[in-house]
Amino acid sequence: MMQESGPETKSNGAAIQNGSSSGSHLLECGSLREGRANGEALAVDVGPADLAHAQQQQQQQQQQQQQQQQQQQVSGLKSPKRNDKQPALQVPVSVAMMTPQVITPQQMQQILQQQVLSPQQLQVLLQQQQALMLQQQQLQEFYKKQQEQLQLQLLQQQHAGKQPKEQQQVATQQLAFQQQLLQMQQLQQQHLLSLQRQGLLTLQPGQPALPLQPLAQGMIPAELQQLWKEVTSAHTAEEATVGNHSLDLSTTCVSSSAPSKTSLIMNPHASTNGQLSVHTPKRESVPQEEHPHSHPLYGHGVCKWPGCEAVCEDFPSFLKHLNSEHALDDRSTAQCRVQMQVVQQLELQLAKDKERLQAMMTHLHVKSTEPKAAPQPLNLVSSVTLSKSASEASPQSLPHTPTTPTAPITPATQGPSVITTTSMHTVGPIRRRYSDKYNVPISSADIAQNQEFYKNAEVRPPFTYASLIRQAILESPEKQLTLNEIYNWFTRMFAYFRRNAATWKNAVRHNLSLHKCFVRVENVKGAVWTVDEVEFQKRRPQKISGNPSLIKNMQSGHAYCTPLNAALQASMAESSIPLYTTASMGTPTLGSLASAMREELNGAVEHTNSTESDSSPGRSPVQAVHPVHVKEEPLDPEEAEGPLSLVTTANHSPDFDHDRDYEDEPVNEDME
DNA sequence: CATCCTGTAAACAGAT
DNA sequence: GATCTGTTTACAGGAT
Repeated sequence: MMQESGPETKSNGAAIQNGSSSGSHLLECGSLREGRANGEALAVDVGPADLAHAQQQQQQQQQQQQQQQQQQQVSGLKSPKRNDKQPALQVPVSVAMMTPQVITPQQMQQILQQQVLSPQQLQVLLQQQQALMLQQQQLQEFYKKQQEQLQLQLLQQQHAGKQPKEQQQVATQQLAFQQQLLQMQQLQQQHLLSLQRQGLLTLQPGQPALPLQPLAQGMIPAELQQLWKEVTSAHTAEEATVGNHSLDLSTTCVSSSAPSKTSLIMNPHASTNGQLSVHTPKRESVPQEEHPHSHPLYGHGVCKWPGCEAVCEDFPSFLKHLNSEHALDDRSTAQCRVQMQVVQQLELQLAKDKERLQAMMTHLHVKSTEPKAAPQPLNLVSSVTLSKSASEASPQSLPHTPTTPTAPITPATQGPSVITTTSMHTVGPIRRRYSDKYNVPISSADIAQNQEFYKNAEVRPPFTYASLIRQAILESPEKQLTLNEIYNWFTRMFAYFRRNAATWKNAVRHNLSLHKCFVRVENVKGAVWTVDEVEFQKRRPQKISGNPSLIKNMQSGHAYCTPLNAALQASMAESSIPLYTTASMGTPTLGSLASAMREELNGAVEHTNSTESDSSPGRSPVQAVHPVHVKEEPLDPEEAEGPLSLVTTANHSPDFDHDRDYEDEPVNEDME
């Protein structure tokens, strides 16, 4: 006895202790935290969210400006936790990620929004700046060449002792170019000065030449020109075709009736420049709805043009507003460019974050998951609606997600898994207390959602034993399992439980005995364990203590929302990355994020709400339907599921028929 | 600070 | 006797 547990206790003691003492359930958090330790790491989770949030970000630009100083701090942030409770930092954080690379977008917007420059001024400025930059560049190149030539010639002369005339010529040439260069620089300075004098630029003491310098740094002249061309050509084209519509690169005002939004939108860019085509789809993904009045720039009765937020009661008025206020002028054009930059930056960031995620996954030994995860989202998933949101949301929002299909994070972004969860929900959420310090909600949905991840990653699942046991039992066709079957479920579903068998098995047994909700039923061939839902629900009353308002909100919200995968939540919590609860983001990920909170709170809410209803042990579809909702904007319609009904049946797909499998499957205890 | 929840360890008993 | 199953106790840590 002692021997058996001895070694295990040690290793597992270490492992678990880490987990339990610091957050008991999420071992991976440790690594995540570390990974995040360096300020930049914040980006990891934010990437996708940000991308999706591109538009929102725009709306929040003003806030950003106010917080720009904060941003700088954030970018160097060491302990993300701090921000945990600063919702205001949402955007800043994300912005901060890009700040170091190119400040231009923000600053440009700042400039724009501060109205420091009038459209005309801005245009002039930009053009001048571009011209200057171009010339300067050319000059510099030329200068370089000349220098090289000169050196070559000097060498030749030294060896061949040739005519000094040539040398002189070259020298004079060089001089001339140097002078030109100087002139150019002076010109630039003059330009700056003149701008200052004109009041076009307000150079603050702290930030010398801020407006222009970053501009130059952030945008390569060529890029600038291209962008400019793009913008101009884009709307000239639009003008030609749709005379009354204002410039809008990423959207088409006509979209209301236009069936092929994508083609409409993408064409101009595709033809002009690759850059644009890249970001277009993203923007596009936002307005997924086919509603006649859906417009990427219009939502919630507000014009979403960056920095606008004008209220438009209806779509027509919005169109009016769009045409009048955001007509094809310099300002709009500039804003467009800015938006492009923003999107580009976000995309860049996303790419980086994806890489990072990949690395993290690899580090956590998840690599094996990738191949299989995506292909087979588990049967539980197989049920219903997935396809719709899956097909719509995921492809668009994250076209290139080769990375982490299985990772907890990815599932959220991937259509199928997300949906899966949803369907799982039906089974009856297991939600347990929000576990430990990470506030990780526990639900069967979560478990299901991250199935693939936990199956392959040796990460301790953030669920309590009770939740897991319950899940295992509920997933079984008969809603009952033998102890051994439960064991098998554990080892099967969680790589983590392929180790330290003695420990967790003991825990399982302990839990089975301890909790009233687990009822032992004598059977012909022995005994099986069942779940008494009533009892199970009973034990969550005291759960939620905090933020009553939140709970309230949740109650008024939608049900069946995809729960966020626990790991992600954990990491989010860890990194203090605020949950982007706004459904407007439109990405499944975010939706799940929001629902994470929901789930969490569900415990309490649900108890009050639906305890009575699900009194029938065994299953309670009702539970799945608790109207819980986090402070969240309109949920994606897709997120709301139809009747979760078939829940149970859906789960029994061959793939997931654990009970059967267990029997022939030896417990993986030997692995130790 | 008390209490509850959870996880872990371990002792023990009965059944196989 | 070894192992499995199940119960119970104790303790620690975290959350409420």
